[in-house]
Amino acid sequence: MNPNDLNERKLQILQAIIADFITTGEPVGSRSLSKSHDMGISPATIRNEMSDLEEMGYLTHPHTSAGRVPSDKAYRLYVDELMDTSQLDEADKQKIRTKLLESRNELDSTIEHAAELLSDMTNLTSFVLMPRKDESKLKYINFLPVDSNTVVLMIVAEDGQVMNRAIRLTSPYTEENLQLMSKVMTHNYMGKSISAVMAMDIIDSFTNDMESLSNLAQDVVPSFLKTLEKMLNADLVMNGYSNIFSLPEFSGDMQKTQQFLRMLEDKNRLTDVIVNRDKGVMITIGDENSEDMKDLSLITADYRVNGELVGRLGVIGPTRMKYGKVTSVIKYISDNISQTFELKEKNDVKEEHNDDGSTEADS
Amino acid sequence: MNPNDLNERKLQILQAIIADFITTGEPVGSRSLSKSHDMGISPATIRNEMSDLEEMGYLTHPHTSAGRVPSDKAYRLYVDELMDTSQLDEADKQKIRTKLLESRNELDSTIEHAAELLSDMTNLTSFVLMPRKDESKLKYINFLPVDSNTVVLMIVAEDGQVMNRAIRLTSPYTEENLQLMSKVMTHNYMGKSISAVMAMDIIDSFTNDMESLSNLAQDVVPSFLKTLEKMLNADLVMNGYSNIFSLPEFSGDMQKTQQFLRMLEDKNRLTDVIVNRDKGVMITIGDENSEDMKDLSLITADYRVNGELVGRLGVIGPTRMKYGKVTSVIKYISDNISQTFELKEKNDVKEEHNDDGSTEADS
DNA sequence: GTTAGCACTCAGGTGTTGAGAGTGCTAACA
DNA sequence: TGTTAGCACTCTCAACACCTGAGTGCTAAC
Repeated sequence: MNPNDLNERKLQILQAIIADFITTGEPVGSRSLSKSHDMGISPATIRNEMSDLEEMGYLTHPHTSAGRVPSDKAYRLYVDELMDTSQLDEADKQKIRTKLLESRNELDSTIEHAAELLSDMTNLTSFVLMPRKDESKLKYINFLPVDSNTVVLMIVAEDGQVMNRAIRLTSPYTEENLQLMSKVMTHNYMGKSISAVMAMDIIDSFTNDMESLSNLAQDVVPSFLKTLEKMLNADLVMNGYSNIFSLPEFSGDMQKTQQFLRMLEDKNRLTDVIVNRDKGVMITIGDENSEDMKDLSLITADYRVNGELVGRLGVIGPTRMKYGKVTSVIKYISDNISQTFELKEKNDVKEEHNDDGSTEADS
Repeated sequence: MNPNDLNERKLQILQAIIADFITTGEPVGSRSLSKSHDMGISPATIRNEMSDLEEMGYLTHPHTSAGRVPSDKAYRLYVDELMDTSQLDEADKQKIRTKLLESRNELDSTIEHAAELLSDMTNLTSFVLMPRKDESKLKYINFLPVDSNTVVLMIVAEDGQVMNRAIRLTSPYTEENLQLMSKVMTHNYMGKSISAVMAMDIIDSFTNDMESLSNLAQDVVPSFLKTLEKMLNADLVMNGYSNIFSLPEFSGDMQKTQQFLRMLEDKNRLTDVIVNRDKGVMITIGDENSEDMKDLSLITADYRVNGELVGRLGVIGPTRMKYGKVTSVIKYISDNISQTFELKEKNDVKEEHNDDGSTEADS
């Protein structure tokens, strides 16, 4: 368990096995190991050490006459103690910076580009999450006329999140009612958090107090609540799921491929898993994950905007992945996003602006 | 070529072969055919007919000693002349109606539900497209303050389409400038079509005429253009891509599966294909499609809102699919969407409302 | 025109075999 | 006592042969 159980040589051998296995995907034998990594000991000695390592749980054996394969425990040790996370060369860094700068003024496209970079550079499936926050407060609510029986509901939160939705009405509306509704709802919910508003008994408040609006409210409130709910739900974007076909562990095994893709298709489940991970860079390997991901690894990191935690991005792939490279890519990308959107602030704010929300109060 | 070339018996045999092959996926032999469909002729006779049909291009032979498989031409004939598109029983219809009614007031979720229904009931990959229209005209443009260096751009079109995007500014803004910008842009572009606005030289107009706004314009106009572009681009939603794993033609063939999924992952390409199809129910089979879909079939149909063409939905799968059933499902769903959003109008409009856009003119 | 009979074809499953890569054990060596 | 060479053994994998079943095409008889 404790890496101190392992003497220098065992560690060296383990590292060599992991490195070889990660690049080739083939079980590593004693002879080929002694050839590729010249460490001045014979295959027989390596075999003895391997046997010990297996007993300690760091290696496994697909079958008697196969080479050794690192266990999840070995990957854990590797990730914690052995791996090199500074594998990004200047060209890679340049590539990341360039692509992210392309869309520096728009958070949304920056995020999309980040996902693309991530799957391209790791050759794995990447995802990006824009978590919505319960605590984010409403700023204004607005209903816009579209045609005789359709309106658009628009909700803006203080943190800049905007959500809109077309609503079909069952009874006709008047322009005045619509404006009144916008005003009343903005007045009632401005400054309140999304979750707080969702907990209120909204329909009732209209039927009781505002006779004239109750018809409109019947149509509009359910959609309003659904829209709030959608604002709370994190939005998951995925990229490069067909990358798995280039991995030998999948390309031979239809069963596994199918399982992987079905897992990805259940977005709610996956979102849940990602949302509930620890902050910062987090790596979970094989059986550290839940049952349905037990031979996959997950690496995630957070990105910030204005120093505030806003989202999470990461990759998912087989336990055999280039942890060092992948981790450095993820780190570099997330830091870069965070920095881009932080630097600006420091440089740019020369003048404080008035932000009392008055723009919308008269609409 | 002409189905008149085929006598009654040939047609009957061809139909039987197609039916068998669609359900089993196995090449159909003369003996098994004569057993399953009792048509009072011996296998030998069937063989002769099959041989004729093959010569005419309706059947093919995977190899000498295999049964016959329908060609794309046969499917074409089947779809045009033989298939039964009234295969939906009341339970299925009920299921569709119920699910679509769940979200009757919101177009967006209705569409999502439609996609789910479609892939569930056909066991294929479904997609739904919300085409944006070049001709849709802008209604208002609004910039909303978020924090000291972020604003949200919101564009509303006359047809109810709303698009928003967070923009990071490189230089600070004032509340007044923001409001002015909203007013100016709304004034300039209101009533113009998206494509017309995109063709205009927007930045120039600011640097020349509006000195005070030129800084803000520098930051904001590129994002404005990108957002317009996004409004033009159709938004493709897909569902059930892992359904292909249950199909024998894929589950044995990794190559094919990979090709299929890679094709689906290229959304731009796929969107293009779908956008450019004919109106109404359209079925394209095998080599009637482009090279990369030459052993797939595509069925699409349009749905309307207020009698106006707004979107398209469909499925994609192997040429061996239950054309009758699938077509009826697609038809029923698209009709149902269209009807839901048409019926309402007829029932509900008792009062004409004022729609001069004045709500936003003073914001 | 239809059918029975028969020779022929071919994919796919099964069994066998040999090569190759690897292990574990033992005995010798430093 | 740790290291190594040697060797028997194991297991996968690819190649090969073989068989079976399903199917065809052809021919001759009905």
